[in-house]
Amino acid sequence: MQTDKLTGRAFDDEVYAVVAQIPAGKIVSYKQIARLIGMPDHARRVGRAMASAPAELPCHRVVNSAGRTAPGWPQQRELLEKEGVRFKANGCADVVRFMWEEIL
DNA sequence: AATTTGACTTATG
DNA sequence: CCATAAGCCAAAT
Repeated sequence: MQTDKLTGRAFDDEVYAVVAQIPAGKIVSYKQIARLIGMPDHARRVGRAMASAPAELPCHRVVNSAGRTAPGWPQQRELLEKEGVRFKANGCADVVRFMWEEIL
């Protein structure tokens, strides 16, 4: 293994793999994904990956640390609610109950 | 190549 | 809830 350089396409590819495995009715933060792929400090990179992610990905299950939906995409909330995710009055998902925790 | 920008996070007010 | 600040890193300009 020459390097762990998950840079460029490799990083995004890992991100897509993780997002594809998020169980329905659950949410996960960018930082959490970054952590799962071994790069906890690249939360931003994850977001950028999503911005360019294929529509097949359940990217609607990816929210920020506060359970907030992505900017410019308010419909994300509707999609999550349809999967059983409850939202708080402040417009944030109830991360206390729906944040994904299958981290090994 | 340097600067700006961004689907981030945490903390503070 | 929104604004600002500082930390963080890579892609876009």
